[in-house]
Amino acid sequence: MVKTPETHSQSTENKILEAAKKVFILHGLEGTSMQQIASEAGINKSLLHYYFRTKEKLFDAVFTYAFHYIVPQMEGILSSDSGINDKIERIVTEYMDMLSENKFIPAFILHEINRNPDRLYNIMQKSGIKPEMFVNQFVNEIQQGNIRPIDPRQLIINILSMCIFPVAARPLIQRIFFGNNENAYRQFLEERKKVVSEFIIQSIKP
Amino acid sequence: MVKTPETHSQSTENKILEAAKKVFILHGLEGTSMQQIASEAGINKSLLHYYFRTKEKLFDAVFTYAFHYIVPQMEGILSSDSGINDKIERIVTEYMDMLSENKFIPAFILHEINRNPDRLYNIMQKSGIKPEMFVNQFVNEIQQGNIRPIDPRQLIINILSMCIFPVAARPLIQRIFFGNNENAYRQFLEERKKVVSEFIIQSIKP
DNA sequence: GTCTATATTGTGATAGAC
DNA sequence: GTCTATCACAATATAGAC
Repeated sequence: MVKTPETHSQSTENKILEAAKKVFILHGLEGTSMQQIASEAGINKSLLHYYFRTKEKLFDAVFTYAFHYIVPQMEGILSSDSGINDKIERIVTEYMDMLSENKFIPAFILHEINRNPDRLYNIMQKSGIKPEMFVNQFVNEIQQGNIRPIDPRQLIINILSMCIFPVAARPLIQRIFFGNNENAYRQFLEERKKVVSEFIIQSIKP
Repeated sequence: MVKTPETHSQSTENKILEAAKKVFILHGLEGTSMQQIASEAGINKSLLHYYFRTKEKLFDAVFTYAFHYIVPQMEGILSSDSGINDKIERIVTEYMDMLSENKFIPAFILHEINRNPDRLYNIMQKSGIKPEMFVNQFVNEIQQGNIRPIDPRQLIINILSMCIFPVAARPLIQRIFFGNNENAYRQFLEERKKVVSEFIIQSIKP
């Protein structure tokens, strides 16, 4: 994105990216101004255009970054040689931990993919996501009789749903069920890791 | 919102609201301009301010409307005297049908509650949502031994997650699993009503 | 590379004629 | 009630000095 010599400009480009992540993910593309990002980065507005020609291009960089958070890296775990129950538990635990640490990313991504699906098209071209990666692993488990027959896509979405939704809808759930108590909800999500694992495991028993 | 005589102005206020729903739910508060809404309604920009003083107030009306779509009306079903399995199936089916017909509302709400939780606070004050309504019904079922012991809040969120998420994340899932085929995804959601019901039922067996 | 200054367009909102 | 005209300001983006 920047020319080759770069005295200490790598640092500046990085400051911009970090600031842009922070602000874009909180307020979305349309809810964010270049001035906000510049202020957050402690630099001038014009510099943003110097490094990333347009607001749209800067946003693309942030979106790409955030996107990889909601497409989980299940493959390593699934292709290991543990039992299916252990695999489920590891996936759910690691995924929910990651989401909890980036709690604004789910709603951010969900909003932007509905607002502009074309951006999704472009980004998925580049990142070589192969749905078979996920699906085949579950097909194997079914063929070996480890889990009962089920559309693997439905199962995958069940898992993702129960991990992602409570983070994306946090402000609502936290208020309805926990009187807006931040810590109570954090603990609820902590317990939920076990709940979701058992829930999934129970539901796929042959 | 409008004075009492109103020649045929009721119709105008309604045209505005319908247009505002359409545009706000698609593009969000910040992604929508008053001009867009006026054009959609086929009227002048100033009229919007005449009926709803500010953009914020017009948005509040739309948000309130949309909000009632994602807080489901479980109570009638839960307090009926059917078996728990029938109740689950009815809730899931009716809720997913409603969401499918309003497929942009879930992501819209999820975005706006994260962007401005205070709005949620105000609206929930007015709409008398009592979490106990939902929770108590499940507590009853547990006490009668119809379902195994579980935190009712976790169970409720499991149900909501699996119904709402596949609608909110539709553009992403549709592209990954269905080559962006709209009809294929519609059918997938149709089958999913049965899948989710069975999934829940299986997981709560005592 | 980084800044200031500026161009240009679009925004929410109001005033006032009819 | 509905319109036109207009205000005050904020937005993205560029030009040009250093």
